[in-house]
Amino acid sequence: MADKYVPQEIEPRWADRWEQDGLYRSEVDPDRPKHYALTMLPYPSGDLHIGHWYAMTPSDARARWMRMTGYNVLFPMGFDAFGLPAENAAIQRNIHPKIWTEQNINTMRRQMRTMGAMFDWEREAVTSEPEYYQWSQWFFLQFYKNGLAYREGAAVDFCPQCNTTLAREQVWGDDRHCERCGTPVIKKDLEQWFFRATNYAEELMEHSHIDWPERVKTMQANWVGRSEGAHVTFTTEDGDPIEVFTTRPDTLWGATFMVLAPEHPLVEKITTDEQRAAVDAYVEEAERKTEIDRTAEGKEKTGVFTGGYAINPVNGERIPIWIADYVMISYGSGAIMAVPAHDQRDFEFARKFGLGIRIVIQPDDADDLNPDNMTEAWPGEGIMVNSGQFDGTSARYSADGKKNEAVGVVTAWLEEQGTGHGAVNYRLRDWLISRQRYWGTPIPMLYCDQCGVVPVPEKDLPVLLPDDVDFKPTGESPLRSHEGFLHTTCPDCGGHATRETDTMDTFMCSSWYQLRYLSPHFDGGPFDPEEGGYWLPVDQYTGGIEHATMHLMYTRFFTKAMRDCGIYEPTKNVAQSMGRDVEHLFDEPMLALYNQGMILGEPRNGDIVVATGEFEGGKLNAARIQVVDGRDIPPADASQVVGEVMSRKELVLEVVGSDGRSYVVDTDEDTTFDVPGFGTDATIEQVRYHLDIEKMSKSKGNVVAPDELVAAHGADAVRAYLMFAFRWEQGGPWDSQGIQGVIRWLNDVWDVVNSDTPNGAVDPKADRSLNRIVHQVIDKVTDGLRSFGFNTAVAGLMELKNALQDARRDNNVSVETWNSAIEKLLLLMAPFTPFIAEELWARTGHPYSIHTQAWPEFDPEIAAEEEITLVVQINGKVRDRIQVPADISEDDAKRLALESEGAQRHMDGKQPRKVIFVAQRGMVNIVV
RNA sequence: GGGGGAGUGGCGAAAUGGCAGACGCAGCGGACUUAAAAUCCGCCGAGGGUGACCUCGUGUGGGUUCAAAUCCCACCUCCCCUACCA
Repeated sequence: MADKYVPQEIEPRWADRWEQDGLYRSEVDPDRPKHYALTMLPYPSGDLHIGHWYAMTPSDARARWMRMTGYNVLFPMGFDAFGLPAENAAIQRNIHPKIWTEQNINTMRRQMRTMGAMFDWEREAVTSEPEYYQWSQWFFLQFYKNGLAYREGAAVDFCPQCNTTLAREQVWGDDRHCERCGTPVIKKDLEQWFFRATNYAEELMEHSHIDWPERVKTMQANWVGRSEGAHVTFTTEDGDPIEVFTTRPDTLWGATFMVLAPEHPLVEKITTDEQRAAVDAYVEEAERKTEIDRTAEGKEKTGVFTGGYAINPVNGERIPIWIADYVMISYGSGAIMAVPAHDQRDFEFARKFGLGIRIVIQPDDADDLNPDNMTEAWPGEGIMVNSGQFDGTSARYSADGKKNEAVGVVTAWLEEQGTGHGAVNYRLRDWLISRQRYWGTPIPMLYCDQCGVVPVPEKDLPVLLPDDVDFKPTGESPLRSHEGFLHTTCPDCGGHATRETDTMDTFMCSSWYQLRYLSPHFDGGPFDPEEGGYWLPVDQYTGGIEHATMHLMYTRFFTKAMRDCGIYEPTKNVAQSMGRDVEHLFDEPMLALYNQGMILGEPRNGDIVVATGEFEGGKLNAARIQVVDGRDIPPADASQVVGEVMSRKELVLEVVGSDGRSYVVDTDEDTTFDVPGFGTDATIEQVRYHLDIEKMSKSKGNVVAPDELVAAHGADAVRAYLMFAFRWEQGGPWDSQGIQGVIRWLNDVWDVVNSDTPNGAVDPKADRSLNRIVHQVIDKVTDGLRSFGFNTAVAGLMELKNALQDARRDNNVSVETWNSAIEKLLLLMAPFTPFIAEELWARTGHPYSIHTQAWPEFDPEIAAEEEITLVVQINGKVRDRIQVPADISEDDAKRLALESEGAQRHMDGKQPRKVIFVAQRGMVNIVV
């Protein structure tokens, strides 16, 4: 037998060789079909996480497979390098964000090189480099020129922890917290830059040209939140118009009051002197409240009467105008007509403040509604009543449940009257891109004392981010106090101007990175059309689901905005000259998307401890802590706590006793720890605490470090384990023992490939059988790679290894069959475990490199079984199994089944009523 | 409140109308070893039977079908997204 499998020796050797030879350089080649495979670029947080491996290595395996099947594959990598953590590190540890980021990128780049991925590093893009961000600035200017970027004062979400505004998408959860740090956001009135994402609302809901998961498509469509209805104009008594949006114009006659958002501009004007104090107090209160407070009190309605009245345009009625925070300034027009009989929120408000309720839709089946005793609103269908000339109009839904007849009738009438019109409203907001932070792309705009807002001329790009700034935790961008950056001259009039000191949302950088990869050093534009015309768009994108309504929306918006600014025109010409169909070609950034799941922390039980000491209040001050065998738990005496360690915070343990109660156990430097394996010299560090299945995080101490795994088992084993152990789209908790399976597999492959070729008498049946398994596995692995079923693909490779071990042991196959099986095994393994495949490929005398070889052809004839097990069922239950030729005729199969011993035994002499033969499954079902 | 997804051995999982549990982890028995690790051979859903075999079994209850983990209806549990959205 040859030497042992030592991944630590072979992996760095091949990594160096591949790099020297430029094995993974991808270049435009119009004669070959292209495949642009892309996996979401990482933020350079400092260390490669097992989650990065989980996201990247299966994508890499699939890209490698595509390459072996004849595609010219581009699989690039880069870094999303702007962002808050760098700036926080600067403030806390006095290290410049640029240095911190560079160091982290260097570390991660080195770690990624051990991964064995086919990244083309010559196409790497780093978003914080001026040669990258000058183009982010350039895009901003194009959008500005085309009316897609604008500046506006608005009440925006502000994170007091990160000291910056956030986009609507970056505010999460019931308590409206910051996506990055979890702090609840507050509202601030600020002048901010926005992109007109709402221009693309319809197109962003539409996914007909892309193969994306239903889940993502649904989330995006819900996020856009299209609703159909009408805009109706009410007027104040002074004649000021108040426009409202409603999905139920058929209930207009039931409007008994109006509600404005506290921030609504008319509030000031309509408030009467008597009500002014109450209204001012309420508005102030609403401003101060964060959004959590607004929703915290069980959604109990609050509000104040303004003293003003509005005229309902459909019937001329005078109705009171209230303000309440259940009406949002950010949705619709920030004002509603309140129809308490038919809207639950309005109903609750009316009941609480004793406002009128009028039925205008009478349901068909239920009892007639009565405003005096109804307990909830009736939002359903029925017949219009109390609605003037519309009484008796049917307000029922069409067969598809989408259209309410009365809505159409009333809307048409409103249009005639000039008091309203049919309208579509979207929940989607424009994208707020200003961030009051230093470490980001400066927004290339100037404020001239004479000319006002002036864009930086393109020739002056990039607006460089200055290095020499002071990082103080003041909550203000250091750019604002950098005199050299702040003051400049106006390109139009030559007078004094100040620069915009806000920087861009980092999602702006990642909205177009797939383009920069094509030509990261190109200086004639954001990307080289010669490259774009060939490679674009991305054929297969992979990444986490968490970006469904953020990055994945932004990059789609960006692509459409670019298209409408004409930026793709040169690229389109190149594509056309290559004979590509350019219709819709640049409407979407990524044609197919697949979401992988997440690797969670490994669960474990905490140590069982006997803590002895003195109780002080509810806690125990421990003098001695002994870890004991969990199977033999001693009873606790009065000065002891006995139980499982649930958590540890510095020197304090939380222990759950056998009585189920939780105890606080305090320790100090005098406490003795007695841990088996460490003795009485142990420290609190050696006491293991309980871990549940949770997201990995440093603070929980359940993080798996890929570097250590690679050092111990090699990158191939880590790759193979991540692909084998989970369904990729699902993920799951890490299992530190499970990796043994793939380690054994790789060792076995090593041994079997390095073993002597068979030299015994050839059994033709065994010989055919091995060939058959080879082809069955080719099919299985190919199908697995195509459908992202990496786990079953690796299982197939293990089966082939098992078959080879059996053949080796039985020593009964031909040398040709054996060598061919080995060759196919290595080729099939190449995408999954590139190092060992390359090493064994070389050792078996094949030419370098296995990664440029053709993928094995599947031959269904060789894969076909010659003999099958015919399953005999009586009434659907298996009663016998018989060996028959695979090409058995239906008649023969039925006859043999009926004659089989098992069938005879269970038929009980009864006559079969029906006999069903399923050829593909090798099965006969006898119905008696 | 609205929308979406999932539930299969001790564990990760296969099987998308046709033999439930491929492949692997853990476990158990045996071989080798002074011993352990590694390795090799075997067992491994539950219950019954000496045994060939039999009964039950894919969250629960019903249905369709010769045949259901898979399709349909209702329910339970868990997860994710979203939310005073007018």
